[in-house]
Amino acid sequence: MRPLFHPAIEDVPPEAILHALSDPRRAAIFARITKAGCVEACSSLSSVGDQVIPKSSLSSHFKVLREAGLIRCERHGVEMRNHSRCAEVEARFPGLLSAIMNAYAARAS
Amino acid sequence: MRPLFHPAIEDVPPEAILHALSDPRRAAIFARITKAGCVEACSSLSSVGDQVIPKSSLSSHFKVLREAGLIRCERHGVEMRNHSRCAEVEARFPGLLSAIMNAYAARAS
DNA sequence: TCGGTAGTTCCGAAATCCCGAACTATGGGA
DNA sequence: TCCCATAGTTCGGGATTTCGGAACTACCGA
Repeated sequence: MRPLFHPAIEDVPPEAILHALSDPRRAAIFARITKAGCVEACSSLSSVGDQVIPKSSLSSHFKVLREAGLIRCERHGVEMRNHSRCAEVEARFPGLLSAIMNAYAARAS
Repeated sequence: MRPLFHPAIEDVPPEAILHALSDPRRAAIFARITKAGCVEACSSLSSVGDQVIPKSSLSSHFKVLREAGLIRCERHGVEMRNHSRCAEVEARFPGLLSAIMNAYAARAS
């Protein structure tokens, strides 16, 4: 399989990031990847909270996050490893990601 | 005309704010209202940048911003005054709005 | 080579967005 | 009071986006 497309962080417009994280399930997926540093396999997070996500939907969520410059995906054998690009995003848009993730965390409580 | 519906800021979920501001035109409208403190009339910002926005679209953009708790709209005579609720949003989701507006400002440069 | 697991693509249904046209609301004359 | 002009909302339909099941591809181990 060809290497997946990842935009340079300078090419990512702010609206792409906001759009990607304006879906609570995508935001939850991103939070798990960021917290874990690296999540192996989509299937390991095939459910968010108590909600099951069909794998075709999951695949498109990963694509949105990837194209928004939020994660980097590499195939390792049969499974995928997803890394958060939060350091790059932080460098380009300081404070953005932490504010968004804090906002979601605030609602949860 | 009945007073418009404005949600309590505690009832606004973070995804509503992110969704509202994930459209660059809405973000630009919100930026102008926030900067000006109070913008009179939708028609005074019927164009964003060099882009003309039809008034039906403008009306729905205002509705989205209003229902996301970002602005407060009051009719004064025949025209509308729009106030930013950024202080309330800041109290609930600290740093969120400034990070988002900075992100858009960073792209513009 | 075969079988199983991991993800992607395809495609039709559902939801959402967009904007012109018609409508409603308000205030200012005459 | 009636009529007009201005400001904004609602309606309707076409275009775009999202969703998810089914079929497909990629990779590994046996």
